Amino acid sequence: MSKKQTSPTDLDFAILGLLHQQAETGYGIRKIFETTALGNYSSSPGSIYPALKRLQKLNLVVQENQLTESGANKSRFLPTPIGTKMLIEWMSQPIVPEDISKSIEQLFLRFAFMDNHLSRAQKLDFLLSFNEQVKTYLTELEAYYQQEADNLPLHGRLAFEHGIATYRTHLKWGKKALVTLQQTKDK
Amino acid sequence: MSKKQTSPTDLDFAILGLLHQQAETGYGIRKIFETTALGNYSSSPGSIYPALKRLQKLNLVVQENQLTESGANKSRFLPTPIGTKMLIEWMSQPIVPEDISKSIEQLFLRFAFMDNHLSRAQKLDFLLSFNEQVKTYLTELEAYYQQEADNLPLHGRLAFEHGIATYRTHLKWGKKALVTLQQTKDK
DNA sequence: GTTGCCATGTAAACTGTTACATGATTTC
DNA sequence: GAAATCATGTAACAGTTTACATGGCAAC
Repeated sequence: MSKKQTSPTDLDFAILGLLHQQAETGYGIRKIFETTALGNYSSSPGSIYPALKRLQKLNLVVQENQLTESGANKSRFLPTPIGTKMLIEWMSQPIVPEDISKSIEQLFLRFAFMDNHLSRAQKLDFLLSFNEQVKTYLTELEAYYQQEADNLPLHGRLAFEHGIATYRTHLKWGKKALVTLQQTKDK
Repeated sequence: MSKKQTSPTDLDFAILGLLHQQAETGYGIRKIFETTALGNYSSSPGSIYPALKRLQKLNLVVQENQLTESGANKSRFLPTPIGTKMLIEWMSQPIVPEDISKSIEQLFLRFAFMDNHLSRAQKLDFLLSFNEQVKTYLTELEAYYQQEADNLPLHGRLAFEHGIATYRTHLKWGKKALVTLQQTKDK
């Protein structure tokens, strides 16, 4: 009855999401994180293999056993129904203000995996909430800037301006993505 | 003769940089990381206090002893000459491609602290190199996008577009910052 | 006089990094 | 047949998170 496991990490969800698009070996996952920009996530064996073990222990993925005649290793990982449920739950979480200020990258990761697993309405809701909350945060940032810009040293001010520009880009992207989804035929 | 310490972490440098602008208590540093956007860095006591201990052990900061009559605690941390030298070294490192793709936030942190510690030429060099390398990386991203966009699911494609938009913003900022610095009178 | 914030720390658990290690398969 | 790459893992270590713990001071 001991419930010991903490909830999966971002890396775990990144792997789980990838496996929903395409079954992969551990090595295959490593290569994806190494080569594609998608994710500042680590591709080292010391992070990937332990992550896969965690996912297996939680019954979120299984290893297909496809033994090559000569010895060895080619077995890929597949999501389980529980894994799919978990991924959907993770993507469906409401966006909270701290997501915007502290872990916005996670939101893009969640968005990237939504394709086949959430309804059109859920996807639109996600973007609506995203845009609203980015706008709120941006307004705060800009107000703070107006107040403090004169007191900041030049480089501090420029770095701050970069932060503002980045959030403006997030919002601009969110609006464009929303329009794109709205124009997409339902189903 | 045992040389055991690894080099300071990003958090260590963030703290060291802050202390060059203003002496602070541990608590003060925590509040800065909590409240200001500057940094996705952790503000938990379990990260800040050990970081300050590391910095002290390396002789990069010292604690002023300013005892309040009644008991206790108000002592702030100050950078040492060695700390200043270390900060300057860290800011002066050449930018490598992996900085752009994997840890670009660190570059903005380095930039934010340059004000009083690097020469005008060094600052300009930093931005020139930044812009050049962001441009190179952006070109790669765009080429990859052209090739792969049609194969990507809609959400994956939109997420990718976000990545490209973000790097375009980095470059635009870099160009503007360069112009700003160039227009600034040299001392 | 009690609530809340200032202020500092520690301990356990967990993640990730770095480096090492092994062997199979493919390519030249 | 040698070199590169596929493929999987482990061990030591360092850093962060979360939770706990303590006490002073300020405000109401």
